[in-house]
Amino acid sequence: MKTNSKQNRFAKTITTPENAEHTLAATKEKILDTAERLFAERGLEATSIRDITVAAEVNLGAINYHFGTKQKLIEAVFNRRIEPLNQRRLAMLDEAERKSRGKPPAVEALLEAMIRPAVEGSFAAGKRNTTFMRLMARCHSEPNPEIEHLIRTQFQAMMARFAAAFARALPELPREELLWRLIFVSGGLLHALLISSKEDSLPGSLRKRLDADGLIQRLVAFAAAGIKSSA
Amino acid sequence: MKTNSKQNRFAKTITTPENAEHTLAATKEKILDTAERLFAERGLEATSIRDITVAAEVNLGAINYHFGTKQKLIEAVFNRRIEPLNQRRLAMLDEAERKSRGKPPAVEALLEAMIRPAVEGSFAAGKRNTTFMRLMARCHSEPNPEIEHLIRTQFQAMMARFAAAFARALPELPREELLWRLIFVSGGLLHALLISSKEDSLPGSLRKRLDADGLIQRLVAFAAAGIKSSA
DNA sequence: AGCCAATTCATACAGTTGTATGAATCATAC
DNA sequence: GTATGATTCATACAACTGTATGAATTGGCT
Repeated sequence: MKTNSKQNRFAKTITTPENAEHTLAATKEKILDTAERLFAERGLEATSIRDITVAAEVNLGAINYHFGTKQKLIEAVFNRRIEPLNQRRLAMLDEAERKSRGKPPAVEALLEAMIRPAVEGSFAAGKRNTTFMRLMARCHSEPNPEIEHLIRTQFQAMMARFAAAFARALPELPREELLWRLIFVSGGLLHALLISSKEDSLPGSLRKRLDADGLIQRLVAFAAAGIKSSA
Repeated sequence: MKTNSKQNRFAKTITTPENAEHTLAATKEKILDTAERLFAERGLEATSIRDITVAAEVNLGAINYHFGTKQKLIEAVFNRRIEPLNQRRLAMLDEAERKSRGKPPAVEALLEAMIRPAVEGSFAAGKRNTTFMRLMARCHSEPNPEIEHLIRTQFQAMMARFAAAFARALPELPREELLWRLIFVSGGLLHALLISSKEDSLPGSLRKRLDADGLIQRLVAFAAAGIKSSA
């Protein structure tokens, strides 16, 4: 046993040289990264705890040790991305309002604050980050009750602030109409990210030159026209 | 034997009065209905074959007998709804083009052909049909590879015809831009359906008076403004 | 060196999963 | 009524699921 485990460890150190910073929470992060990827690719229920531990090259017990249960791991995976995303959105909203000095910002600026952080999170270093895209897109349609509640709480708190900002920018638009239009915009954003994450579900002409800024520009322009249109 | 079966029939007729049309494939339909509901509520992987047979009050073996495997049942559930939906869309598209006699139909008419069949399938007899809503909304984000392929095939075939119609109505709009805008519209529709299916994720002011025609009108107006906006 | 808390590991367990099998029951035509 | 094909049923099975347990191992501290 002793020799066996020592041999295993040695082998690992050779094959995975990044173990230098093996100081703290290395396995925890490895689990989060791997779980995020597998959840995005195969779905929550279809991904077993063993799938994750094998892919992450950690022990089966590691998940229960670090997260307690599979459900807690799922929540950790989502929380790690959603909180920062929505905080960046609100930060951009704050900045837009600060820049416009008292006056309500342009609808386009508000939309960009909603959209840009999501799209940019989906393009890591210029290249598409399909994991993030799929995870975000699946956020809202996951049947998992705890996740649904988590998403709804986070999402509605952010959306309430945006709704107020839009209402100030478009005082003549009925509140009910505005809320529906924001739902349409959210859906358009999520679906665009999802579609972008699957190369081959894009119509041929869209496959080339798929960049973050292009998508943001298109969606902002489209949504601005829809939002500003008179009922 | 004859008397026996007649007695059984009679007993069944008493407890479940809709058994009048008990002529053929009664259990098959019961399985499809129940599976559709449970898949929509809990997701594909989270719903076991036993969950379905218990809820449908049929024998465990019934699914394997009538459908072969769980995967085949899943495909049957989706196919039963998607094909008729897309056929109605294309029929409305045909009618719009027929009515406009040579000229391209108004963008609003094209959008309504895309949107109305989906929304109306989601409102059975005036009331919300949350099962259908959730199933449709989950269509595009299901990780199941076979389902993904099924959806993509059906959806792209229909979308190609709509894209051509829109291109005729808006000849000055670049094709790439048009395709993206149609993706945005699809996303808005799907997300609106999903949101509508969860009562408590609707902002308070939207919960009342949620009707099919209202939603269609709002989405068509929003999408028409977005689609027609000059790049 | 030796101790301690943190982490990793192998293994076990009970419950659930999808599917298969063969007998029982059905409906129907003769 | 009996034969026949279609359907239903109870049961079995191997594989996989999430979780728990306790021993082994680690890295940092004095």
